[in-house]
Amino acid sequence: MPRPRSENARQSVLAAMRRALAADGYDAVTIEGLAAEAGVSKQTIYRWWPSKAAILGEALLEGSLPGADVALPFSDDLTADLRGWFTLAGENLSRPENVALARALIAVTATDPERGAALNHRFADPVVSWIVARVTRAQEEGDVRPDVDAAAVADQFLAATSYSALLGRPLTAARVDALVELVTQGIAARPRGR
Amino acid sequence: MPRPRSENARQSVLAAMRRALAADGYDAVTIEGLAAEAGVSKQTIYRWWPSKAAILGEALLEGSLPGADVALPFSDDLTADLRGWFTLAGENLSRPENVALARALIAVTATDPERGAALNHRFADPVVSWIVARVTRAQEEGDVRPDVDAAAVADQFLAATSYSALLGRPLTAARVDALVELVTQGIAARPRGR
Amino acid sequence: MPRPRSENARQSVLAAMRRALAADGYDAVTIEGLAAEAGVSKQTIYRWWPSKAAILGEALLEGSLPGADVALPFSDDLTADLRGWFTLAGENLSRPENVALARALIAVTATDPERGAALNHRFADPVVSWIVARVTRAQEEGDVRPDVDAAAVADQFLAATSYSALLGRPLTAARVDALVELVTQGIAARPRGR
Amino acid sequence: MPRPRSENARQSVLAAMRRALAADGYDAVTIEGLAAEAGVSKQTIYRWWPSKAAILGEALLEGSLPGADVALPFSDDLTADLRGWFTLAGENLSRPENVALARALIAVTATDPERGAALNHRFADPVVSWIVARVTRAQEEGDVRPDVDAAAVADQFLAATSYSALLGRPLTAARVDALVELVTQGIAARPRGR
DNA sequence: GGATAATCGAGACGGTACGTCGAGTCTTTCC
DNA sequence: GGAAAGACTCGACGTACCGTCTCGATTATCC
Repeated sequence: MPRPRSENARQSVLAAMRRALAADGYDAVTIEGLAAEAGVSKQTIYRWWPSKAAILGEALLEGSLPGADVALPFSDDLTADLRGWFTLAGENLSRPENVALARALIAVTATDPERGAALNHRFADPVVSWIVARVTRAQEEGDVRPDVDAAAVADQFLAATSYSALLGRPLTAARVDALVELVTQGIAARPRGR
Repeated sequence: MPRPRSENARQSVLAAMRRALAADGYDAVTIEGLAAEAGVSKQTIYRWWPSKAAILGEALLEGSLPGADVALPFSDDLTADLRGWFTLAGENLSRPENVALARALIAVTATDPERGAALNHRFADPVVSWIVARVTRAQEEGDVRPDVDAAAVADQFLAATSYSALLGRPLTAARVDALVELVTQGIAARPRGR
Repeated sequence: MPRPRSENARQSVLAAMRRALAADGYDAVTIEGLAAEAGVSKQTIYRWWPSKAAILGEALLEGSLPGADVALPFSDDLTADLRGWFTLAGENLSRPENVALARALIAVTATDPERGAALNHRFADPVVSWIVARVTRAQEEGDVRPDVDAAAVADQFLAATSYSALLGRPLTAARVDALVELVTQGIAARPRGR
Repeated sequence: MPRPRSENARQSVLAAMRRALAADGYDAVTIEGLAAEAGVSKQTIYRWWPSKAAILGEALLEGSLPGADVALPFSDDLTADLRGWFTLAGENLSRPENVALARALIAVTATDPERGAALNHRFADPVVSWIVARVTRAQEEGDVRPDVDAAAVADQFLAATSYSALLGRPLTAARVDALVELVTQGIAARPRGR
């Protein structure tokens, strides 16, 4: 019988967080500022979120983190598939607000590894799964050496993405190609029979 | 002719910063806490450093950042050389205080890319130079394909190091080997004549 | 509809001000000290008072400034009435905390005449009114020369009070009598017809 | 053979104090400001003066406090003599820098009665002596009642002067006349024989 | 269709840290 | 040894946010 939580307020806060992130960066975001910007009282924020990081997490989930929204199909070309995903990630990071989101995630993780790692997993895991699945299939098809650790491959792509976002270096086509080629060459099965 | 700057105070502040980083993380470091811990007045800190990040920078330079102190000689084995450096980086990151330093650097960069990038360069550049030089020699010797971008190779190692530090994942021998192998295979010249 | 101002905090601050004045003098009073002593946050003080002087003003009004609380009745004897008030003022100034209050008022006025004059008026005006009324009645009754400026008479008493408080000279009965006599003689109507 | 104290520096400091007083008031004067304005090092100030108040004292003595420089001759007319001095005091107080000096003296006294009283005496005593001497002569000549306390008379003039300076009320001719008349009437010998 | 109970905005509260200013002391070099 | 310069420690300044705590006003249900 009580009054239910206001979805309205919730969305306002998340939107305010996204705007503030893009404008000033995670560190400069204050709960007071968020409340004012969202037209919401501080109490309402504290009622529903335990910390600034939690709001960020929700804002991140509600939005789209660069590279996270993978629902890419598998083609028959491993190189093309990897390039496809990595290119997409690069495009996401070409939008400043997405860089801001990524940096916020990094900042939280650097500050509070516990919480940050959890958040990271939520975004990284689907990507890891997708890459691992794709690489594994390639292994089954004999295109990739069987001793290759698919997870390590996935990791490399995520590390490169994170590092680029952190340093603000755009993932240009050249850089995408370079890494994709390095990796695919590195894991390719040796030409049999020679 | 005025009284010269107190080297004593300077060292106290840097030491306090390092201790505080290891203890509570960059975010929790306060200028007031630093001053108290260092037995120095706030004014002295503000006189000589424009920001918390600047103190971190100096503390970092004065100390040793994991993986930064490369003065490794080249052997005849590219794989061994790369593994050598990467192993060293991993060992550095096995010490918690070094993880704290690395995370602080990441946090600063995520928060203030301008300043952070500058700091990053000071640590990354020597490593990049070393790796590029080594890979370039390998190219000259025909062990690495000439179209490989040596800088991209260096980048991958740094990205992996940074990402590991961020997530607190130790760079175990297995992980070191996996990446080194992936990269060396990826850049290796195709067996000629066939 | 927000939470209303805490009367509790307000009183604590004023009490702390009064205690601090008596203990160390106006100049030595600090907002921080007041806040600590009152068990109140600095912000609360800054929220409600624009300056230390404003707190003093309120503390003064809420308390009683020596000589300010005149509700003395008129008798038929002008001299007795003036002596009555002036004696009362002297008694008030015999209490150290009242001297401290008076000196604080003087210090504020010497430092910030604008604000100080306003405060002064709040305390002086009732006294001036009372004295002027009493002297005027005496003029109407023919006991005081009609050309006497009643306000100047009042002024003399206030000046004497203020100067005594400033120099810390107690207003003894002898000094009270001397001034009262000097004034009453000075304004007395000349014995008529003779 | 040590280097003697620089009279130059001393004068610069005193001049700076006088300028600062007139410009911003005693409270706003800082030792650092004084040093800068005087082109003198802080150490030089601290070497020669124990406190801001001491500098004020010296500046006051070196200059002229309103009403302090009495070397007035006695005429045969008590009223005229008193009016003469009081008028002079009023004229001194018509110059803003003198008001500033007087207020500074009051501020010091209100803040530090000990030191302030000492300073006050140095300025008030000659005046008191002069007035007492003049009134005493009038008593000897039978123009003033013998039971009148000459010191109390002097006190009244000083109190009025101080109070006027404090409140910033100019000592106009009218106010001067009113007080002089009140006092002279108050102390006048009753017309004898009648 | 009213009672009721958790919601909401507003913003006051005790705190901690900020970055600045001035106090008074100390140290160096120059004269 | 006096003096300018300015670094030093210390403590207060006034501000910004923190997270908690009333307030009165506002909705949904559920009786």
